[in-house]
Amino acid sequence: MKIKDLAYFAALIKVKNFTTVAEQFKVSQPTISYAVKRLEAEFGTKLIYRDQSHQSLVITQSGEQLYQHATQILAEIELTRADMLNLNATDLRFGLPPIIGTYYFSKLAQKLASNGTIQHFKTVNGGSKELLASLEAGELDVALLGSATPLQTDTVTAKIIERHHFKIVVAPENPLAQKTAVAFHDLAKAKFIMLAEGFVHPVVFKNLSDINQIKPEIIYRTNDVSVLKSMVHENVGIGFLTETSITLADDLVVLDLLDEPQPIFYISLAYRRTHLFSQAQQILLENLEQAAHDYRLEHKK
Amino acid sequence: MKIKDLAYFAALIKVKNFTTVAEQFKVSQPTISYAVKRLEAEFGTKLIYRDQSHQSLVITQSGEQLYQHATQILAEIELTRADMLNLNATDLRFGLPPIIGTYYFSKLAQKLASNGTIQHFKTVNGGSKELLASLEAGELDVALLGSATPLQTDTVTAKIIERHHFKIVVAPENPLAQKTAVAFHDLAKAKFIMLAEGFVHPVVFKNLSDINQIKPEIIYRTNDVSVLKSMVHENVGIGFLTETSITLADDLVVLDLLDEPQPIFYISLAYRRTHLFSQAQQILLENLEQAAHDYRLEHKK
DNA sequence: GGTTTATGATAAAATAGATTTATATGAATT
DNA sequence: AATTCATATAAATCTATTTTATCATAAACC
Repeated sequence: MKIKDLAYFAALIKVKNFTTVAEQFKVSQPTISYAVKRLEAEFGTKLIYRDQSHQSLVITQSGEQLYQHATQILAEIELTRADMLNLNATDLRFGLPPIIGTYYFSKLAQKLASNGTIQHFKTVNGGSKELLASLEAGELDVALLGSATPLQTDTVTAKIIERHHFKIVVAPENPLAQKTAVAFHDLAKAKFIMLAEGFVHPVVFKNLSDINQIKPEIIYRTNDVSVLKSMVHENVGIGFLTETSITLADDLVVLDLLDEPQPIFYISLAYRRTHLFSQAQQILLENLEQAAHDYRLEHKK
Repeated sequence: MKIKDLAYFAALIKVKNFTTVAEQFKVSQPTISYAVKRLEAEFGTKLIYRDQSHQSLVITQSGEQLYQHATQILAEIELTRADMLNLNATDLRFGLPPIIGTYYFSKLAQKLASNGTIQHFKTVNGGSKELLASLEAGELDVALLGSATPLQTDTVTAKIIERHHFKIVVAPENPLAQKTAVAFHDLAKAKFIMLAEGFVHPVVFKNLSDINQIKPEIIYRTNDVSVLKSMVHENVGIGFLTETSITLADDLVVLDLLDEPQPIFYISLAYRRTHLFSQAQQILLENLEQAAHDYRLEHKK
């Protein structure tokens, strides 16, 4: 069986017209007829027939089923070609969600700049879901993703490179600023400024709320960490952020969470299970991991 | 590109010997040489070479990558063949975990027996994980699976057909038997007989424990619901079961859980996303769903 | 109502592709 | 040095795919 026959067939199911498909593939019309015949012989069933009045094509159950699988196979072939080309790549197509980019990768980038590898990281920004889809489609080589639990899907796997704690941030004049740590259940009456849906933060926040059987009020949601911080700074409410997204310059008071087990913000390096990296890319990845390692050491102090 | 070339190649990577592969496929040895050449031309890279001393085959990075994808594609082709054959099937290969079989499906089976369709349900017993893998491999058409959250994976999807509540069961002489309902956090001191790992019950139990921040003692774990029941009946401990797995004949007292939101035991009909059913199978599924529907009505009273 | 047009099927010929047979090559083994 | 093992290559053969040319059928047009 030839891949090409599956491609002809899939196109035929889509456009339901032999002549058009033949033109698309720049072959003659009988080529398509014969391709269908071959597939029908191969699987021992009719795949399509023309209805009595000759007006349109009818796809049999078997035809539908073959179409499903043909689509999968053709996608895999495309992935193969993309991956094979990529094995000579000197750049790494690198997915990065905004917060991780701003508050974590930027720090590694300094180290990567010093050894001149940074220009080979071709960064693509996007939300986690979007980046996961790009990984699966072979449009990205790796992505740094944030999650509340370790990431695993059928096709994508991930290596955890950072575990960050969540913190409560408050304005210096907020009464809580006197403390250095709080238990989440003591925040039942607090008013929160929260990151928007799509971030891991509201998911973890919801989880903490459920476990503690409280429902703290969320008075505002934003997509932008700096908006959140400035609102917290104005003491409009208090914030729930990961340690790395807070810097000294923010002039905010940071409180630890006393809850055990502490919720963890995992930063993972995600990639497609079947994807291999070129030599150059492997070196880039080692550099990245080394930078992450150095960063971790510096922050242990 | 022919599928056969990919099959030759995958086999070659496995056995690393041209002659052996040729024998496996009952073709001559040069056929394998040429197949590799064709693939190398197609992808524009070397895939394998013999090392200097001619002793063994070395697989290039590209060869490894192609092997990964070839494996996927060949698996999909096998699935296709299996699915195509199955479209004329009059039987439904039906996965059933033991508890759902014993305490739920058996009741539907009575209805299915009355209209004579039951003999077309070819039941396969096994744990949820095992059944999920069989679904993905095309060895099963559908499976009834129990879960604490709705089921979704990349390749398998599921339709919820029942939502059952969890109950606490106690011996008639147990003090709790005076009540009709309990809140889980009041069971902090209780001793539980629990179903073993692999069942959904211990997962839900753990979850309830976490939310209520208590840690009730589990004094015994068993794989067998009837062992659990008889131990509860002997008042060795109390039990945590779904409503359907308890019958009047058990002579146990059943308490509702007061917790909100109530944990739910979902029973779902799971199947591979790309799998189509034969006419006969569709009718069997309708029968099954009708039986489930009737059962639900009878139990609403 | 006959003619034209659109859409596919089929036959036969042409072309392309895969496999085999026979033989060569090169290293390891005896 | 001769033999064996493992693979490559050339040429011939066989097989499969595609094309050209033509036919069939229903619909659209005049």
